[in-house]
Amino acid sequence: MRSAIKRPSEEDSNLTGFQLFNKLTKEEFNRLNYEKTCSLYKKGTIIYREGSRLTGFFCVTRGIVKIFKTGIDGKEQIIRFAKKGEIIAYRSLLSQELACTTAKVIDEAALCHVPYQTLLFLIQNNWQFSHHMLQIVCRELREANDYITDIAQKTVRERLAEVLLLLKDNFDLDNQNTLQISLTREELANMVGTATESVIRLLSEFKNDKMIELQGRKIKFLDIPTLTRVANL
Amino acid sequence: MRSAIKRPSEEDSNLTGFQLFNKLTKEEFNRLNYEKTCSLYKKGTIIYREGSRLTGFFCVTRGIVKIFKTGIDGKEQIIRFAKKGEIIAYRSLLSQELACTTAKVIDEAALCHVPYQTLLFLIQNNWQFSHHMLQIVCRELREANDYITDIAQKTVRERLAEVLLLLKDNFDLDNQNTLQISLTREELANMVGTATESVIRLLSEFKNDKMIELQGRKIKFLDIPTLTRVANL
DNA sequence: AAATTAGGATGTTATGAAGCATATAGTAGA
DNA sequence: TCTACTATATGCTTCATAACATCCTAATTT
Repeated sequence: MRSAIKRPSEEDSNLTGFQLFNKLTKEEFNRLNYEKTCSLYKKGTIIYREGSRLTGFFCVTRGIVKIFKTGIDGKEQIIRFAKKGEIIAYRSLLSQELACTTAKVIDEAALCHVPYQTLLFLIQNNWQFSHHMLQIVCRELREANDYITDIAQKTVRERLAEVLLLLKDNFDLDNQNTLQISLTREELANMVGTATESVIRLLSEFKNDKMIELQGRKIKFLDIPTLTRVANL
Repeated sequence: MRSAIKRPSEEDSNLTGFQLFNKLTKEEFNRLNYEKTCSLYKKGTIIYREGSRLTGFFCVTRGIVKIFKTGIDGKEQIIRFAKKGEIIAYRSLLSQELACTTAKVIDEAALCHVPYQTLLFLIQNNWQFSHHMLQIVCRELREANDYITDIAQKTVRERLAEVLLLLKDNFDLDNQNTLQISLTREELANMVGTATESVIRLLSEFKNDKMIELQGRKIKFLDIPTLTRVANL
């Protein structure tokens, strides 16, 4: 399951960039570093599966991980993507439930596994850590609530435009305004909550309307104001 | 805005039933009780509004509060209901954001307001409180994620059946299997994310298929297994 | 009792989006 | 390079559901 490849680099093991940990004492941070385990995962690897019991959470230090739920007849619903600086699997761990999502690597990734015991130690010893963690979950909850409203009230067209803008804000653009995350049409459909064909059709429309430009999976933004208007934001 | 009526009873001010507080020391609990403020609110009262700055969170000791977001052209999306023993407004407070939902009383309610300072004091002094709070948010986040998947993948028919079962599990039934929460068809529609007419039609269908019985807003469950099958659970 | 209002019910129509079929283009493997 | 496979594209058809238009019912007010 956990097909680690090569050895993680120094940078892959470095957790100093995580705001979550920036209020830890030197001792706490050392303990965290001692107890964590870092590995590399190639594209397609499943980090954990829906229904499994988790032994800790993961800090993403490189690459992109797709978090999704499996719905009716295996259709994926993408909940979010996690990139460098973000943590995954903490929700199920904290609520002491089985994993309710699956995490799959979509861009060669490096992850540090932090055991449950370490998490508990930090919660018990550093209120600022708990507080920070609370803020992270609360923000994610707001995003989830926002998305429920969108998906319940907006058209597929509006939601697709919104998802594109969301990707733009969360992932880098190159100097040509091209999205640096590569998703299949199906994955876009699984974010928006629609059929693959609908995404293909609407992307073509957006292209015809000069809002975006398409080259395979590369999406280049041409007219963000119009796209924003289409998204009904 | 905060139209309090009468004086809250002894029971309305009693927070001992809240699991969230059951690991507090005697001193902490006393401080909580000293700093909280309880009031009664009649049906229709807005407790807080989307976009407002919150000064604390609320513990519901009686009645039912509807939490919703306002979407396109004022259409409500109901996020959840809070009843006795549950807390509201904590999400925005913890993430230090403006309220992203509105809370409205739908069944005469009693609420205790706990100031932000008190919340912060508890987080700083009692890790078990923080831990408990983390679990509450994490559970709500799972429910939100589940709902995103449902709303994205299920039909309106399936979702309505599911919502009815959800209400059954979260609110009392009388000895006749009748739901003790009274919602308008529009409110049901705003939970399911559909049009009021669709809810009316589907409820009639469910009635014809002998799954439920309707008398005004009262919903009586006749055949839960079938309803569960319809919900695709 | 008349008047007002909000909620509920129902028929009709319009349409967004899914589903299916098929064609083409990339991409990876042997 | 051939092969196989997966992803993308596009037309056509079907269907669930939204939107609109009334009409009805019950509760509340005057």
